[in-house]
Amino acid sequence: MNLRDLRYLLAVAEHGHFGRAAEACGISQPTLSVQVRKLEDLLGLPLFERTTRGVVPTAACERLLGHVRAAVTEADAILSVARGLRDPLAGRFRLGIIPTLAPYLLPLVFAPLRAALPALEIEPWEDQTSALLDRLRAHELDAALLATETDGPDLASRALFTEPFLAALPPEHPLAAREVVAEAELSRDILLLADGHCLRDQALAACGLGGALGGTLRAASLSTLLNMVAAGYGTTLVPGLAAGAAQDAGIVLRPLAARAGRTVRLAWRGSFPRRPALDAVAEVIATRLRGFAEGAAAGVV
Amino acid sequence: MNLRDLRYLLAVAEHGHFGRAAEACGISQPTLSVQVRKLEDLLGLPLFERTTRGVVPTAACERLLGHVRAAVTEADAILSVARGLRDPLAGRFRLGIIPTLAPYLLPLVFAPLRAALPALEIEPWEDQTSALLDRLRAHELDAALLATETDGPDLASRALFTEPFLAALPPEHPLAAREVVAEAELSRDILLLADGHCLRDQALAACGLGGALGGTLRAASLSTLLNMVAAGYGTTLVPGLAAGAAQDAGIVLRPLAARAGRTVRLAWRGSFPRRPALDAVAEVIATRLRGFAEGAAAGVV
DNA sequence: CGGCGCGATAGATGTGATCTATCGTGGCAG
DNA sequence: CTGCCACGATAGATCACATCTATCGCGCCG
Repeated sequence: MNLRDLRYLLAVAEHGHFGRAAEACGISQPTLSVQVRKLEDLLGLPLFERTTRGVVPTAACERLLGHVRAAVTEADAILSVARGLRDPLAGRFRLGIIPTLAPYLLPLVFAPLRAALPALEIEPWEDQTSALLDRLRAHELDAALLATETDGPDLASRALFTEPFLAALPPEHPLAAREVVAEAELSRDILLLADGHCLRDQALAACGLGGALGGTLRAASLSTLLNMVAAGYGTTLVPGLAAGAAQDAGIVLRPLAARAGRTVRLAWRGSFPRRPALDAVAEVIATRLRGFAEGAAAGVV
Repeated sequence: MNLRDLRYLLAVAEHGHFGRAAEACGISQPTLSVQVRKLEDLLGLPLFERTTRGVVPTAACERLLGHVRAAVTEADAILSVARGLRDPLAGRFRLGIIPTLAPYLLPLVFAPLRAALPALEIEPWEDQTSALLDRLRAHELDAALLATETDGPDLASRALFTEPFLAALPPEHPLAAREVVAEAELSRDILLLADGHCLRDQALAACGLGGALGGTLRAASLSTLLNMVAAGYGTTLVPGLAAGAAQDAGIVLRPLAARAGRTVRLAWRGSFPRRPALDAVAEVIATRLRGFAEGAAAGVV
């Protein structure tokens, strides 16, 4: 059974006249006659009583018309709803963000994203890199903001901006007197995040530390870590976007000699079909953060 | 858009795998790929995200699936309901009957019709011949029981049985003493039905009367007419099936010399599609009334 | 690094929807 | 009452398209 034939049936029932119904359907009268006849054969019952003056729906046809209208209406609804869903820059967009980025990046880009992509309903999801990648591969996220390269050929990514790391020091710390701090100098009393945070590994690498050094503290969040530093328990590396929060906590920030930093990327499944949404989101964020690296590396905030 | 393609869509969404979905649909995998692709082109949005491990419905697809299922369900409902309506010996059957036949024939044939055609819901409609023919032509009746030939090539009919007319006499009437009454002898004091009743014209014809003779009485119903005869106001012709009612009213019945009578026919539109129902109804009535004419003509009841 | 599984693509094929032309018939008007 | 008109059915040609088999491209996994 074909939706087209059902539309023909409705037209004939409505007009009571094969010729006019055919015209309404944009087909010839013989075609309509044949198709209606086939539908009658398929259903196993006569749908119309033919006379020379026109046609009248049979009682059986009347009983079927409700379902026929319902089917055609649903089909039209599919087209209609699809038209509304067609815009790739509209609809839900589930965006993963790592915890060391979310609290500092989201406030910056939320307004520009809303302005540039008003129909895109961005749903942020905060988690560590590996969890975000799992969710991305499980189609539970549409994209993710990461500070690492992506592995595997199923994922693609695009660099959005680079943020420099800064030395975070208690005000009374000896290094706080310097204009610039060398990365390796921090390694003596550096405090780190818990396992799983990419920032932990990046900080270790920047300072030339390989193993499980850096004390026993495993801060669950960057916010906690900053409070520990402010309280004088040690030093750390903070990403540039968190500079404001660090200063608010009473921490002294200094640029790093080797200008260590990290590049924030938008990652997605290569097969994700709403490519325009990816490009648009990436573009908005990159534009908002353009020139951020220089400013942050130079003088803090 | 095609219902077939919608079923394909549902299969792919359900299996998450083109190969297995194709198998479930009884088609090859390439065919399924092509058709789903066409549907995506038609709707203007991607429905599945393809990977090497299988496919996952997009968010837009999920939003559409409800309507798709509804459309397919309605289409199945059409087939299902049609299957139930397929039996031509089931459903409403609107049967017109002339007033001089209905009260006497219906009680005889109702039980046999119910027994032979239990699924046929017969709706009797009592009116005069011309009104029945109008309703028949207007598709407001499916068939009609008449005592006349049908005119026009759009109508067809079949004779069911013949009922003889009987002379209806008050007990004290001179003719009541006879064994047999000649039709013409009734013309002196014959009472007739109102215009429009075919029995009126047939009685006039049987008695050899052409014009508007037979007194000024125009009885609205045969029942009234019989009561008038019983009260001694005159004579009349009654159709055989009404013999019992006439005798109950205290009327004397006598066979007619020329054996005048009328043939009861089932009439229908030639284009009426439920031919088997017509044949079945006609057959039941004809069988029930088989041999009736002889008995009635011979000795009354 | 080679085989395997999955979806996409290409080209051939057959069904079926559609068209134009024509027929048969009942209704209607001169 | 008879010829014309309107309407649906039918026939045959044509073209679109659904479907098939064969094959490709590509991740994945041992």
